Amino acid sequence: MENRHLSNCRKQIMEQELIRGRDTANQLLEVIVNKLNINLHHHGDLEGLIIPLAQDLVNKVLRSFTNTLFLLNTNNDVFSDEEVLPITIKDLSKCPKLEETDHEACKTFKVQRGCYKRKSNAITWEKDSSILIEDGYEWRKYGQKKIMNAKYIRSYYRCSYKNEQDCAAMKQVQRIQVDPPLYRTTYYGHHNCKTSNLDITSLLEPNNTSSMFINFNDSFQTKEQYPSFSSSSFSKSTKQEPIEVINIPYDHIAENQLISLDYPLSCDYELEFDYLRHATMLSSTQSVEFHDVYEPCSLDFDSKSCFGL
DNA sequence: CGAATTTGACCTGC
DNA sequence: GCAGGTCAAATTCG
Repeated sequence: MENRHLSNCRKQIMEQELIRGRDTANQLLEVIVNKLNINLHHHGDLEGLIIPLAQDLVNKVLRSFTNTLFLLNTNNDVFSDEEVLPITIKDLSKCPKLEETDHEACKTFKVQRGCYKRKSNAITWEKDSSILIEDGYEWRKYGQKKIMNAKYIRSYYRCSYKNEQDCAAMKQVQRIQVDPPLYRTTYYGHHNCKTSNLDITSLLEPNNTSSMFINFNDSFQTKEQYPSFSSSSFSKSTKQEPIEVINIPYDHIAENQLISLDYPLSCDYELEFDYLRHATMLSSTQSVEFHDVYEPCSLDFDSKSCFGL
């Protein structure tokens, strides 16, 4: 009875998170589209207003995804006291606001002076991908280890803001396969830091040639594959992190949620992509993919005709 | 030269 | 006792 109530509540929270993520993504799209419209017709500089707003919206989208993924990967409805959770949702019946409740639980990971304490096995979530996941946070590598019966070493990362903001988020990355490359990223804890390295300036900057794309697929590219690639926008990311992308795994996106046909897509877009292989724009029923575009290029297209409207 | 990464030693939990 | 996780000095990078 109680468990059923908690399940319903979890479902409700996940639904709210997804809706919030969708709405925020739509707001972001509107900001970007309006920015493009403005650039097409005016030359005024509104970036001082638009960029902080867009950055905030991107952070909210990422947070929604993270919260939902956490709930998806936590099967238990009732949490033991020993279990270290990134979010205090023992009392799910109260349906707490996820983003406001994670700080204390994360402190469980805190290393005490003189004798460090190992974290418990409370995996927040785990993800296999063809390259390392760029998740919008800054990570600092603090160790690596050869693991028994594993072919490749495991790398240990903690949030770059561990000391500054007492953020206890950590992740482990282990290569599990070479061909095709496959990495397993395991996240522990939850970010309570306020800072994200996600800099969407390059996305909003019409003449910016830095490479950044929003990837809705699971096929990522590594920096090594494009050695001439460079970007200053993400210079604070860990050196071992791959190409600077917003990787939003396709399987984590519900249909109909990113771009609805109600959006003002009638304008002509001028998009610039560097080393873009896959740029997928989702409509409610269709997608457009650009494959194997290796050179920096400018794509001039009418979105309606692209979508067959 | 400061910041980030590497690496070997040390510590903890099983 | 061992495997895995963390620390911190050394090294590398930008």
